Amino acid sequence: MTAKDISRFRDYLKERGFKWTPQREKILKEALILEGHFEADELVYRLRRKGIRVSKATVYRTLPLLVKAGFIKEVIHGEKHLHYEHVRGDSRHDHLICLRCGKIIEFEDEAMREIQERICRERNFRPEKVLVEIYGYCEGCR
Amino acid sequence: MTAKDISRFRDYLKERGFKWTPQREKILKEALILEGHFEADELVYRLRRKGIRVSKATVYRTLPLLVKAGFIKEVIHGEKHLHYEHVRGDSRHDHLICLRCGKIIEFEDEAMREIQERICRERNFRPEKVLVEIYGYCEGCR
DNA sequence: CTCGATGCAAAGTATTTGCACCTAT
DNA sequence: ATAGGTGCAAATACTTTGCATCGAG
Repeated sequence: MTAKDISRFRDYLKERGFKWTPQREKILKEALILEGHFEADELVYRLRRKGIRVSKATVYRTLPLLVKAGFIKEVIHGEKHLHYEHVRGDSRHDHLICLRCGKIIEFEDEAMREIQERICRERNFRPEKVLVEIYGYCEGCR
Repeated sequence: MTAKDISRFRDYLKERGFKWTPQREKILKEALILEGHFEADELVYRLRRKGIRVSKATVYRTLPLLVKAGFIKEVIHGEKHLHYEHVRGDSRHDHLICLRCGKIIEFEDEAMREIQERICRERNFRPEKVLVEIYGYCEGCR
């Protein structure tokens, strides 16, 4: 799986004249391994803990590439910094975010998706990215 | 209308031992006058253009107060900085945001609201704030 | 008079950029 | 060889904070 991802990324880069570098490979691998959400900084620390030294600048420069290549996507905008998450083939999900314990509950809802499409269609708007985040209190915290 | 808002803010402050100051009055007034969305910085400039000098720090300290008091709310999280908008009694609307021209189109959809409620109910989640933002290209830019 | 509020400048955060050096192609 | 990539440190952009001073109650 990762091997396939790696060659996909390599191809993606080659196609547009970008280069395949060890740093980019490390960043991609780590981003794919990570479960759930992560931030740029976190990725740097994780790599560093594994003894892999990649500069923050490079991570900040690589994450947008991974987004464009479709490996990860930006999520959770309510915080001061961006969060990313691994794009899994299966689901287009959104998030419930607990304001007390920070837990993030994912959900997927077909009906909501249809409504979003209708709203865009009615306004001649071509959606590129939809952000749905519900902040509140989870079962244990309410 | 503004007079009523002002006394409501004054009461809100008094109730919790905060003080009513000219700066807070100016900031409240300007935030209410503003149509559409604004950022902290913008508010400072607008006041300054009117010859009203309020420090950035004070604005940054006052906006959260206005949010808690229910006069304005935070919107548009996709950008690096927070945007606020005047809470109008009538509508609970969301936004379509054009990635090219930056235009913000508001929409309101009852069906979507109901689905959100159902999603929360199903998960025993008590929603406090719902964020729906659709990024894409508007009629003129697609 | 007292405690919260203000203004300023300094300190934080998160992210971006300039530049000299490096390396994949 | 050469364009693109990397690391570093400095720069940026937005926001917060410490502190001396001010002023509302």
